[in-house]
Amino acid sequence: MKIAELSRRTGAPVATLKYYLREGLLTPGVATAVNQANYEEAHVHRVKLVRALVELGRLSIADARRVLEAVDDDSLPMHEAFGAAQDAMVPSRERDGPHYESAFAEVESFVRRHRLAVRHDAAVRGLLADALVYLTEFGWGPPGGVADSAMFDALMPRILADAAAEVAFVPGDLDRSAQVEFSVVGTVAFEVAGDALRRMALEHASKARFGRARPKR
Amino acid sequence: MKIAELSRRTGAPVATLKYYLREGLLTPGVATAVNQANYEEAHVHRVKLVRALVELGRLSIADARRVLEAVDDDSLPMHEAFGAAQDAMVPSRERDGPHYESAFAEVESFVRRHRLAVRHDAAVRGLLADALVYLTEFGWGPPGGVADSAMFDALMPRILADAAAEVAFVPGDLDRSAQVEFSVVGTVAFEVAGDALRRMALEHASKARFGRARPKR
DNA sequence: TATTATGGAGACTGTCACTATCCATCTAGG
DNA sequence: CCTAGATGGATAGTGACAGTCTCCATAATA
Repeated sequence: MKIAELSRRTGAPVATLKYYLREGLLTPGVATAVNQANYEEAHVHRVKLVRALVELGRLSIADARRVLEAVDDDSLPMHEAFGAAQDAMVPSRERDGPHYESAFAEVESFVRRHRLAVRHDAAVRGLLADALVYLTEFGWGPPGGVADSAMFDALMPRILADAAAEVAFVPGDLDRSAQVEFSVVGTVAFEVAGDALRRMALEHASKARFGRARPKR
Repeated sequence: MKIAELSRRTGAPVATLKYYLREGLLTPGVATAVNQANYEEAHVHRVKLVRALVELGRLSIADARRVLEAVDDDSLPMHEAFGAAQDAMVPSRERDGPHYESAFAEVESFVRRHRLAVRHDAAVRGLLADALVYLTEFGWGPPGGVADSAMFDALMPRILADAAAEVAFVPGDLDRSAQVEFSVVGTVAFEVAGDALRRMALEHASKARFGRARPKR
């Protein structure tokens, strides 16, 4: 198919597709002439993946490219590729100062306590550290350390079970790159879904606790 | 305190504080002269809140302001303010087309099934719809509808319990605006924390399933 | 008194994710 | 065969965003 149809099929403007091509998010179509190229079904799929990462996952174009590189690099075994993709999905930010030092220590102790197979340099640790820094700052949880309390410990078995189910859902008969892609989409989409469910539950709970306040004055 | 100390205490550059002042995220200090104003502890706290929303919650300045308006508007009872703040925390995006139509229908059916007290126009519905659109697109879950399957139903009781616990944790002896603020920080921080824990669990599960692949070739 | 800092206003910057414009080909409809 | 319209490729431009920078008249401080 030509670029106009790729555009129609994906809903992305032609100019945007050209931008993705330039940025290396999309492999060029098979050139049939100096100004003609052929795009395949795989391109349609790839564009949708990019949209999922960028729109739903709110990744920057640069981070999305890192994810795609992990998807495409056949020299990486599945699990490594998954890790690389996960790292790319954590927004980079400065994390230093004493607050972060102790937050990272808390993260480490949490990981050990639960015997989690999480790389020592996994970017996701920074994400948890972010949350701990602010939770401590605002008085959520005991001053002794949020993650060292039972607060998160109680959640972990369920979270582990859910994650195992999610990983188990990845079809075993796909090739490696399709599996990575599947996992990546699952990660962002279930994250958004989980956040949404949680926020709905919060509204529900808020109504139960606070909804009966005097209507105005 | 003067602005330099406010800057020191919060870690935000003076220029940034002035920007927040201009944007109405920060109330002006009490002016003691044409070029002198006094900032209080409350300002320190407010700046930290802004940083939590913007850095941790990844809200735009405009959305953060909407949250703060809900925090500050004393005419709004607690629960309404919470709802307004929640709405402000959902990134706005176009959501139309047939995909979204059916996704919103799924959301509605989910809300009814669980008898959730979620406003009909709550922005969070759009967030769940986003996730459903992409999950359907990528083949996660049954074609009959992701949210109509048992997939999310099974999660909901636990999510509701966690949310109730979180809401219960908000101190009852704070004034309304402090309660709203507390809830808002809890929402973003626990969300990030939960996402981080989930991603760690995914890495753990990925290693369990895929980690034993042949090392290279 | 001589620095240094401040509040306030406006202009400016860098990044980002696109969009728009050109142009030398191609391709398809008549 | 001829021509209006599409295409790829490259370059330039756009608008939103979140700050930063510069001024300057005035205050505080050493």
